[in-house]
Amino acid sequence: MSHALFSPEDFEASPGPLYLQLQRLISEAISSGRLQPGDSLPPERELASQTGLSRVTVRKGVQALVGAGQLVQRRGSGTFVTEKVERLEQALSLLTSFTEDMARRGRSVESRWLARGIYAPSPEEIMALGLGANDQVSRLERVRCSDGTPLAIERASLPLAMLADPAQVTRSLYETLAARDLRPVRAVQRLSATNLGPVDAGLLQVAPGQAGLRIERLSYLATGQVVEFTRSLYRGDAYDFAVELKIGPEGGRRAE
Amino acid sequence: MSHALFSPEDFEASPGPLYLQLQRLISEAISSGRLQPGDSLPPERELASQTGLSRVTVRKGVQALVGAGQLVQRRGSGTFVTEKVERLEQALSLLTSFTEDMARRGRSVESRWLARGIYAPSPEEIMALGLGANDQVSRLERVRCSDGTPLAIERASLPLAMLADPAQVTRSLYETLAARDLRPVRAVQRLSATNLGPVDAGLLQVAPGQAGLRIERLSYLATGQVVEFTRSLYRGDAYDFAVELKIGPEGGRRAE
DNA sequence: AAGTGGTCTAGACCACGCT
DNA sequence: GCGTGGTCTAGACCACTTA
Repeated sequence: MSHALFSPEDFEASPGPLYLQLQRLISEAISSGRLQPGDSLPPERELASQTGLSRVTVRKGVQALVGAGQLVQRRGSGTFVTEKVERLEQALSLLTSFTEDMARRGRSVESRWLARGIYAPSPEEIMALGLGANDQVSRLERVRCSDGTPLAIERASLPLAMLADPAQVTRSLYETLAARDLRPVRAVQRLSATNLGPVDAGLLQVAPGQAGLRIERLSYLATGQVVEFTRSLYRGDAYDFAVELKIGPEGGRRAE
Repeated sequence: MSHALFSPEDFEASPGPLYLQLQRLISEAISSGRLQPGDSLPPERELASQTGLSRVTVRKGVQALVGAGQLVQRRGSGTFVTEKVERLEQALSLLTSFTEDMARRGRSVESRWLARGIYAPSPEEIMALGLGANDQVSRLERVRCSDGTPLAIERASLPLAMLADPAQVTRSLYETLAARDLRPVRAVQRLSATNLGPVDAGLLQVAPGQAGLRIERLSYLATGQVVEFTRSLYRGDAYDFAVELKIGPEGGRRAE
C-alpha cells in the first residue's frame, strides 16, 4: 500500500523554486482526488525525506497552502486537507434574520454567545447610534453556526431604549424586537472584503488571513430612529450574496 | 540622525515568538507614524544585526506584514511601507459604469486592456450567456485604474449579437451598448470575498492573498436576453459597497 | 559592482496532543 | 513518551535593481 506521495524525481530539473513545486504537487494531489478532504498529509519530516528537501522548504510549501485555505495544520496532531464548505446564497437586499434564513433552507442553527449585556459604548457606537456620552449600549455578539460549521460573527449594538434587557434575546434579534413592535422599515449596509485577523479567524475556524466579507448595517424605525448597528463578518468561502440591480441614470431616461 | 529602529533590548524577556514581537514593533512604528507610507525599512540583514535575530526570523516577521498588506517588498530594491489607498464608496444597487462613477467623483480614469477581441467561449460563458457550442464570444478584459492606482479587474463577455466588434469599445461598455440601443433593464449580481491569486494580485499591485471582492453580474435586456456577463475583482482595501435594504417578510405586513 | 530581497540547508529545541 | 507542528539559528548562493 503506502506508496510515498512524492519522490525526489518530481523535483529533478523542474523549473522554479522547490517550495512552489511542492505546493503545486500537493495542490494537484488534492484537486485530482488522490488526497480527499479530511485526509492527513505525511508529517513534515517525512515529506522532507521523501522529497529530498529540507524541512524548512517543505514547511514553506505547506504553509502557502494553509494560507490558501487548502490545508489545516493542528499542532501535535498533523496536517489535513481542508473539509470543504458548501456555499450559501443569500439575498442582500432583504432584511432577513440569520435564524429564519437557515430555517428556510432546512439547516440547523446554533449560536455561541461572545457577549450579551450592557456596556459603555465605544466611540464607533456613539457615532452610529447617536448616543450621549453617558448613555449605555446593549451588545449582542455571537458566532453563527449552521450544521456545526461557524459561518459568521455578528456584533449588534442597540440603544437601551430599543433593548433594555439583552438577556431576553435568545434566538432571533428581530423576533425579540418585533414582539415589542420595533420593526425596522429601512436599513443601510456597507460591504467590504477584508483579511480575517487571528481572533476572528479563530472564531470562524479558518486560517488567519482568509478573506471575509464585512457588512455593517444600520436599521431605522419609521420614526427615523436607529434600531440597531450591526457589524458582521462572513466567511468568504461560505457565502455568496445576491443583489438585484435597478437601472442607473445612464441606462434609463435622462430626466427622471 | 540614524538611530537604529530597533535594538536587542526590545526582545529581552518579552512574551511570545520573536518574529511576532518584531512584527508588532514594526507595526507600531507604522501606526505611530515613525514609519511613514513610502518609507523604506532597513535591509533585512541590518534588521537582523540590530535586533540580534537571525535573518530567517526577521524575514518571517516582515513577511507577515507583507501578507497583511502593510509592507511591500521589491527585490533588489528594498522593503517599503505601503502607500495607503483612500476607500471609495459605491452604491451596489445601481447599474453604473466605472467610467461615469469616477467622473462623478472628479477622479481620473485609466484602463489597461488585458484582452479585447473575439474568442471561443469557456464553459462558464456558454452557461451564462446561453451560447451554442459553435458560437463565439466578445471579451473585454481590463484593469481599471483611477489616479494611477489599479482598483479593479473587469472581465466582460458578450454574445456576438450584442457586440460584434469589441474593438469599438474604447471607454464605457454601457456607452457603446447604449449607442446601439441595447440598454439593460435588469441585472443580477453575486458577491463574495476571496483571496487574490498571484496573477490578479499582481494586476492590482497588492500582495497575493489580499482580500478582494468578487462580483459576477448578468445583465438582461427588456426582451429577457442576456446582454453581458461580467466578472469583476475589486481590491478589498479600496472599496466599500453600499446597499439599501427593503424589508423582509418578517419585518413587514404578513399578507402583502 | 554592490546591495537588495528570494531560496535553501542541516540541525536544534520547544509546546502541544495523543494514547 | 513519542510524534506532531512551531520556532530559531548561521551561513550559503541566486536573481534582480540600481548606480
